[in-house]
Amino acid sequence: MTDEKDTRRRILATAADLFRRQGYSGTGLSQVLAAAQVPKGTLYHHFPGGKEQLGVEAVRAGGAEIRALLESLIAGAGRPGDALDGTVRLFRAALESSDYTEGCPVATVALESAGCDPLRAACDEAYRSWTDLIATALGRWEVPADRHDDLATTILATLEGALLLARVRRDTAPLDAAARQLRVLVDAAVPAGAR
Amino acid sequence: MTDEKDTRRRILATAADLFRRQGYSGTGLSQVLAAAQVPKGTLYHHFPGGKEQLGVEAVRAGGAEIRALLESLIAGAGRPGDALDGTVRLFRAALESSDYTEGCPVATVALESAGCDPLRAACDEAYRSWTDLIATALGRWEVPADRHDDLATTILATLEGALLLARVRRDTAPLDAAARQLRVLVDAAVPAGAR
DNA sequence: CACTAGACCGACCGGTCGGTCTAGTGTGGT
DNA sequence: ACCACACTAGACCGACCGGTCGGTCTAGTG
Repeated sequence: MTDEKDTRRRILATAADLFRRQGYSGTGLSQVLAAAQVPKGTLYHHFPGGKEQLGVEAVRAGGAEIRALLESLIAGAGRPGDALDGTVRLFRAALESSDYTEGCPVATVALESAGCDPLRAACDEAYRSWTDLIATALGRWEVPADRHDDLATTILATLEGALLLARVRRDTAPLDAAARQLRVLVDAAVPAGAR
Repeated sequence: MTDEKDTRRRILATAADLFRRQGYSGTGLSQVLAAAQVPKGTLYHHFPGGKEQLGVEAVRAGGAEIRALLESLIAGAGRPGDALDGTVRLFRAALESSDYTEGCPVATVALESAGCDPLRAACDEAYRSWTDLIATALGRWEVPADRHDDLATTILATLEGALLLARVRRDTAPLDAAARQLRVLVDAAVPAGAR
């Protein structure tokens, strides 16, 4: 009974983890199978679409995970800077505890997604949902409406870039530096009364 | 005489282009060879280190190319915003003319570089050189010294993230949005007298 | 107890991977 | 004329790729 849908879930979680760290092309199905302790045939029972379906669902799962994380951080934050700090703290912990292999669960796949449109679309969808979430939150914090989209996009872009730099450098310094400057930018956009 | 070192150069240029668009794992040596019109033996004559050497040199070449580009843009710019605009304009053109496959020549490889340290180190080196260049330029524009590193890192991170978002979205809007917000951030750091 | 549906299994497929090896080929030095 | 050598060339290798296949096992049903 524990294996009812557990096998499928385990395959997906393992694949998502490996894709996040090694990329889509860089991860073989046999590696996923070995790590999840699942034979080949079982994979194709649960994911008839093969590797591509696995990739799309892994990106969707990663997207949903981060979205939930952002939602709770935003809900619990009194000011934009608090939500920003919370986000950075979590990613910093992920980087450090994984020897700088776990960054954004979407970015690695995203940059390889040229030539496979379903994969690209899944990444796009994830990024859009995060951007929308951030833009809405900025509205709550009384940031002028004409800057919601620009600022939300910039916040996401800066964090994504900082995660990339931090991974390559094996140091969270770029993430911290970016967070400090983002805070300057965001605070300046919040009316003094709402700060 | 045209083929003196031309073959090697052609292999490297082809590989760099394919790595940039499809990633390291996603690009097979046979694809490089076919695109460069070069047989296999020739590749291993010029690159005895195999695919890894090709990857490292491709990243270095991409790093040098962008560094040269930044240098000339910075030298020709009166204010920080001008250099920023020039950079964004070039990347926007690259994205649009390549159907959104040509972004940063380092980023795609960088995110796959976990598990291959020479590759990771080459990416790190490229990013460091760009950051140093930007930080030095900020000094010329009289940005306070204690913000050089943070700002330079943030500018690079934001551009990298924006390029990623633009590729996935197949739209330059994220790049433009990020550029506008970066300009706000940078202009605010330049003393009014120097602006 | 016969039957069925679907989860699960792993041998096997053609193709491609990165990499090696040997056989030319053209050119410059002597 | 000769050789040495940098270079070109592609046949070839074992390993591994993503994917398919026929089949077993088990829980549920009439």
